[in-house]
Amino acid sequence: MPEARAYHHGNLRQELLDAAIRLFAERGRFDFTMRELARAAGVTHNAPYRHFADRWALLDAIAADGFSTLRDMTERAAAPHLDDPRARIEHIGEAYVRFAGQKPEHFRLMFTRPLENASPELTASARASYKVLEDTIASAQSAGMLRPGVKPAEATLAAWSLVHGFASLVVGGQVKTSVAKRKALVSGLASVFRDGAFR
Amino acid sequence: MPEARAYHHGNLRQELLDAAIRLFAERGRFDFTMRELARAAGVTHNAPYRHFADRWALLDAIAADGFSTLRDMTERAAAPHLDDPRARIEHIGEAYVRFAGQKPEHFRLMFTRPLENASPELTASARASYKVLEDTIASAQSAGMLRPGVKPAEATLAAWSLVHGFASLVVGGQVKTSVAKRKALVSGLASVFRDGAFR
DNA sequence: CCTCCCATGTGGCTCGTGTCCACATACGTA
DNA sequence: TACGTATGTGGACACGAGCCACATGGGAGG
Repeated sequence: MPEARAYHHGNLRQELLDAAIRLFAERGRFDFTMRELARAAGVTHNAPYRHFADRWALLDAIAADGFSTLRDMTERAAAPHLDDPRARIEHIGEAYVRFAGQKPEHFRLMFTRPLENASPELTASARASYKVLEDTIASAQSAGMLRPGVKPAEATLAAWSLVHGFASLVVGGQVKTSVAKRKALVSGLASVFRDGAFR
Repeated sequence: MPEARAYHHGNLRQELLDAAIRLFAERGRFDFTMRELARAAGVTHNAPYRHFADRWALLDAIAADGFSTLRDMTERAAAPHLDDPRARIEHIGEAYVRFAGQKPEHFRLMFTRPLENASPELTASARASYKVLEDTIASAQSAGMLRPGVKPAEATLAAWSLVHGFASLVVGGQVKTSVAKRKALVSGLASVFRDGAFR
């Protein structure tokens, strides 16, 4: 906490990102202005542009942070269960949903814009957390654990869709859940994924 | 197709909505201004405000249209299969994904903002297409088709998450698919949902 | 058919924002 | 210690949002 900053801020970039997320969380909308962020950080209206070309570049940076965090969380969740694909899947899903719950603003920014407009490294980072899932399914496949007729790519897509859909619905407010119950819900989803809903 | 309109436009509201969607589709971003829409419709900068309080109200109206269309499409898809829950589920999912593919701008607007900020009738409309799915699972349940231990609410949530997640990923560009292949993919997802991915 | 009302569209104003400019400051480096 | 560059400042200008009073004409009731 710097006392009365002199000329150079020192951490303006991060502070702008934080302010943007805070304002977004307060309003539920991305309708802040760059000048507003500048005032929040106590700098002149032009200072933010030294760090971000425009509003959209700032939003991209938030999304990039999000992808990086998501990847960390899913990898960390999967790591302790190297030899158990069933458990891996459940823990990855749980981490994915936990991320969405903890950083809903990041999550929304990450997936609300089409990826085509995004920078390459953002795209790459986005694919990374998908890969954790892909590898898990692949190892289940080679262990002969998949149901005959189910292709790995199909199963991966299903798992990703399932967990991403649930996370989206939670973040979007379509599904209302206490944080405490989410783990159990994800567990139920994982069970449907593995064994099906029909007899 | 009116020749050189005189004073009253006649269909300004709809034309503004269309223009907004068109601009969104062109740019991949909601960064148009109200004045821009006014110019596109050939009216003065203030005319749009007779129909929408602000930019966000206009976006809400697009979302509302989307929910109404989605509901129509899913209900229409489910109708011919009253007595076959397995088929119903697959057709509902296919309709959901088809909607997302045909009206990606609507889809994004519908689900990118938290529902809390939305009007009550928007929320109601949002729940309607969920209900089609819920009823289907319920009928499967009473026909004894669900796997023992799977609760209907759980299965409904799984189905919804699955299809919504897939649709989101397609719209977001995370999953790249030709329209032609989508039906087969949804069919694969439905099969995982019913019978599971693991043996 | 006439009249009046009110939904819809116009034109003008102020204020805030984005974007450009030249300039100021201080941090790292040699 | 001195220089170059990254970072922040301050001002100018054009444009959009949001408000105002006013204009127009479609439609309902007589």
